[in-house]
Amino acid sequence: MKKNQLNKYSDLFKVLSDSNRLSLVTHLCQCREANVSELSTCCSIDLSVVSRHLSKLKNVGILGAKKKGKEVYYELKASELSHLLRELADEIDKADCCR
Amino acid sequence: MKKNQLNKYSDLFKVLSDSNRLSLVTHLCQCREANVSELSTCCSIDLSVVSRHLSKLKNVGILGAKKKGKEVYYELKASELSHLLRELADEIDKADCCR
DNA sequence: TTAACATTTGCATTTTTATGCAAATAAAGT
DNA sequence: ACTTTATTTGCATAAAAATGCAAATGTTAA
Repeated sequence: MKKNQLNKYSDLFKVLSDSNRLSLVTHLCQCREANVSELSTCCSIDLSVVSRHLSKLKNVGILGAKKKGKEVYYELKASELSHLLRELADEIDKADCCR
Repeated sequence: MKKNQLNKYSDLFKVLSDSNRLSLVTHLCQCREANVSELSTCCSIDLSVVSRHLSKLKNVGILGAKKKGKEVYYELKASELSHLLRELADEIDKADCCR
């Protein structure tokens, strides 16, 4: 696997390894979209912490954000995430069978 | 998703989020199996550090270990890992399409 | 049993990351 | 312009994780 790819997955896993972030992702997986305050309430995480977590999740490309007035609505890019996971699974299997 | 499942993935991602561990996994993905010293050399990581990393990777079930004399040979359980990744990808897509 | 080698573990240190308050910024209504 | 509300950012602190040396353990052979 290329170094680029490796870093991509390292970043993805790093961002998914925190339980609060995973909790946010799980909620967004169920409720289509939510703003920062809503997520702070329903996940019981400090607002500023939520904001930072969402920002990180967005940076690796698995969350989208759109501003509606004062609020920012985040949504899970489900297909992006599942694609990344399958892509890696494929790479692993490919390497495994070719030995 | 159930809390158990969530923790399972949280642990998996935590273990895969370290670049040294990812490097070890990558090497094991190519060379079928290797012992601790070999991996320490080829990944340029201190022996004791490698040992601990391998142990963590083994604990989440993606590495197998067998003792051959003085050495311990580790191997990647490729199908376990790829299965976990696909399983999650499926869950995400399922939740996404049912909305 | 001693020696040689491989691996693991104890421990102190360093590095990284998460956290939460307070202040700053952004947007909308009055 | 001023106020209110939503979000982000600065900053100090706390918590978690990685690191590497040295010592301990385990394994084989002489």
